[in-house]
Amino acid sequence: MLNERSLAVSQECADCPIKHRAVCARCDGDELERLEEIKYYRKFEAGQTVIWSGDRMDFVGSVVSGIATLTQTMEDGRTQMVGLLLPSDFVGRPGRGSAAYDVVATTDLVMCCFRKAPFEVLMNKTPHIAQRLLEMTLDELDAAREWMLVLGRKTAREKIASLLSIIARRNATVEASVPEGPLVFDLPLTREAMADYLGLTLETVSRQISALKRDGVITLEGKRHVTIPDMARLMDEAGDDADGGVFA
Amino acid sequence: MLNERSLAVSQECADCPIKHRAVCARCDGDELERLEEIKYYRKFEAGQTVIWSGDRMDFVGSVVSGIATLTQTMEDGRTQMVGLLLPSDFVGRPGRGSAAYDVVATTDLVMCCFRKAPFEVLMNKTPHIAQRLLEMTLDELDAAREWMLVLGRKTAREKIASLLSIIARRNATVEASVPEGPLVFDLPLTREAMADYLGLTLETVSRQISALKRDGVITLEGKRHVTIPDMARLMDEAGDDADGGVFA
DNA sequence: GTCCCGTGTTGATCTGGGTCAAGGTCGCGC
DNA sequence: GCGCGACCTTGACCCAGATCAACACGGGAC
Repeated sequence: MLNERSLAVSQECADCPIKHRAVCARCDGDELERLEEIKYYRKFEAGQTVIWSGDRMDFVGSVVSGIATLTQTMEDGRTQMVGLLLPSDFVGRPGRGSAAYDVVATTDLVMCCFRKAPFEVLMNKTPHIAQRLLEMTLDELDAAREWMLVLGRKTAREKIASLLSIIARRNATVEASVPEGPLVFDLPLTREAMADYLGLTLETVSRQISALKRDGVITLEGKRHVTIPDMARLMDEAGDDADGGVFA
Repeated sequence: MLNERSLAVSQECADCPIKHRAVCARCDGDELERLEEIKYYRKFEAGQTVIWSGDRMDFVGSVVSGIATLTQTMEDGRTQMVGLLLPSDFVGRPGRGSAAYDVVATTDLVMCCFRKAPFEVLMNKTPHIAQRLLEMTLDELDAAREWMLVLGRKTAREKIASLLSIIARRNATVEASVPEGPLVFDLPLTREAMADYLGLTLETVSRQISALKRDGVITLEGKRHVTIPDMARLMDEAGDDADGGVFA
């Protein structure tokens, strides 16, 4: 998740990202057909839990539209988000029996799923599927480690800027199609969810967003609609160098 | 790294963990021989840098003996350790050209390496290598996400307890071979390195270790030799439930 | 309409861990 | 032996962010 590398969903198979991302590029028609046979869609409403940590997980799949979060919770209720699933991101643990995190839809969500057992059979017979999954998993590992730096060493303001910068890169439409122009997007998360991602409290998130607004780093319409007039400025606030670490 | 799953190095191929971990179990003699051909060893002294972030990385491999760290550094010098490489852990990014992190030996270190290009050729021809690497990468992803919870939501004391608990699980010898008995090991990291792993300062690390000692959770001989009289107590201090999250 | 309730903002105060500073211990080179 | 540098500990003080609390906004049910 959260990588340029896993961004593109090509027009011709936008309805089924996994087909494109894991397979298309290197699969022949026969393999695609077999994938097609075990494919199905699942829909969730905003707030619905896709799967609980520890539950048997008998599918893998990827997000077609909407947003989901991966979270871990301690017994006393402290929670940490460990991943954000945006369209085209993959969920699933080939070779594992059960989910390791809670997966929750934060908006209405459509996923393209494959039943796990036949998917694994197919994977074992089709080397480029395993290779593609390895690439995707390495991307996620990079993103997770990048996030460890955010959690361990950045200030609250830098954390917020880092999160906005990641969401902007994945979600934004460029205003008036001007490259380098202002980026505009809607925040897909509540202040509380942002706090859980960043290891902060929701009050601190709110205060820091207000501060970034006051300082002209971002503009807000309502509580969710964000404009970033100067992406380089935002990335500077995030403490990234201008090419943005793993996202370069 | 840091997973039970990647623990075992069998006696018969202790000289070459990758052979065992990535391949042995499912490879035939022919495949093993081809791996053997592209295998070589590298030695590093304590403090030496194995590779700098961004450098071309033309090998993959695994740690035979000694300890190395993966770290990320911001331009202003703040650093975050994102991984700890213990014997049998794998390093390398099949499909990637350059290192994403600084890799530094913190003790004398021996690695068993494979040249990347021929390794990838072999991987493409040998499905179970790619599958094994996928499993290992998923383990690392789990460990990285577990660590996000530590960094984002745990207190300094819990962080220290979490780190001790992980090192104990990987490194400890059981005192007098009594199962459930006290665990004994040497800390392979300076206080500063621990701080970098935990997102703390070295002073806080020192204070919290003193506090755990004062409270009888650990015993220290000198500055590095640790005894854990009651592992369950330590894990309780770490905020893990008794079976220890992803390490269960 | 109005009564909720989920969401977000802002203020006042507290505190865990950072920062700065002073020593202590040990091992190594000479 | 002595001096030096790497590593560690402890104390005093400070501040970023947590906590507690009050209130504002807006949309849906009725």
